[in-house]
Amino acid sequence: MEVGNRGKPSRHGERDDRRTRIILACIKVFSRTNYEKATTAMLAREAGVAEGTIYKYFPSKKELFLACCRYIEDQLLQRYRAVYREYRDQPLESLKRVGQSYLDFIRENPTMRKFLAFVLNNSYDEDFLRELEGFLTVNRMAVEEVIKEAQKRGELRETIDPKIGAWFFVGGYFTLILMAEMDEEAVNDPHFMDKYMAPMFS
Amino acid sequence: MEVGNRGKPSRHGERDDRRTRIILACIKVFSRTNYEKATTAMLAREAGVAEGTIYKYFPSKKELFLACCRYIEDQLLQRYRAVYREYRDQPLESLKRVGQSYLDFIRENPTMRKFLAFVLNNSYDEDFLRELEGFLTVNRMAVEEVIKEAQKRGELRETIDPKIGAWFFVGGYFTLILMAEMDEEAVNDPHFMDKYMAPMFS
DNA sequence: TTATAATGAGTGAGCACTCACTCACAACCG
DNA sequence: CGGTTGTGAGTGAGTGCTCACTCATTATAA
Repeated sequence: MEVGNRGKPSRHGERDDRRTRIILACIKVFSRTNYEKATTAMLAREAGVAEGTIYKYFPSKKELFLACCRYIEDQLLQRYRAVYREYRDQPLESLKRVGQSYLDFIRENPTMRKFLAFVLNNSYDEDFLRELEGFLTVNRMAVEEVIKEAQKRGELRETIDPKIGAWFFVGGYFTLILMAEMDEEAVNDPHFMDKYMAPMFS
Repeated sequence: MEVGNRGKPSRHGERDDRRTRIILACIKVFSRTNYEKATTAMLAREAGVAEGTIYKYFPSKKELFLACCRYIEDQLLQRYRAVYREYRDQPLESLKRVGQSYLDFIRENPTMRKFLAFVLNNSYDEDFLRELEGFLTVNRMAVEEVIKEAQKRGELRETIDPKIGAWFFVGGYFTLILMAEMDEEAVNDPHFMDKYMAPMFS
């Protein structure tokens, strides 16, 4: 129940902190069950607030869920952007690193992984689907550009169609989640990412 | 509402027919919405029977859903087995054909595709997850054997790890669904499957 | 007529969301 | 400084509705 406001009242950002705390708690709940089965009562309990409070921060359960999606997407996009920036002049390497970075993320955050797997599925709600499409498109376009660049520099076979290669790469995110869920051993092999990328790059 | 029994009462198999008709109708419904949102009332209406009747054929909504899963899995496995048999002595070609066969299936049956996409997601129900795992494992093992065989015959690079290659291949089913949903044009290209397989095989 | 199948109104549990109320605290006042 | 008042985040019992499943009744087949 969290007796509030030990320390200085930081006044500003106070509200945002709490919002984020609610989001993090709800990601846990959504990854344990699923959107429909996660009741607002459960969400509130995990966040340590009353049901009413949730509605002070989010207009509806759906919007709360989308806020959770966006939180994770932001985390991922930040990582990706950092990688692309660092390896700007080694396109092929940057792809491998992005893949590795994604794998690290889902291995280190099983909760987020379960949540993601869930998002990938619940695409039969219009709003959830839009969210997913947006995220995948951003990723695909970036990868497509990198593939073209890699081919221009002769680092990658010309037989690979950039657009389809990008789909392949991004669709692979789902494969990685499946593997992490169903075949942990394989994923923990330190050379896993090399082997995984072999069809594409070797 | 379907005024029943025009034609002879085939007496035997009559019951199975009706069961299958219910399954087919329910696949439609489940693919339009999702498991939770598909109400028993909707399922009954689409099947042209009363709610009570459904419970004469299936003990619960969940079992009905699993029956839908199994129906589609059977359809796919039948196709695959036929392909593997036909191309037994051309392992690499058989993989391409299986991929093509899957693609054809989801292109010809958008309903089943949506249903499948949904199954891939709702893996947070223990029973649904088991069903999915079973199906993927059967597929993966088959593909892994074929990859090994193809490598033995020198049709496929040795740099590809058979187990991971199989994961890649089977996980790709999901990518194909995503593409069919989000980028129909690409999928309709007559040379699509060649391009799609290029990373792996070329 | 009897046995079997089909029906759909009814039931009770569970859910998202609301709203009248509380109370810690800040701001102002004499 | 103590006292008064205003504020709004927080609360949780209550509300109206939806849904999976049942079962008494009706239709059909043998």
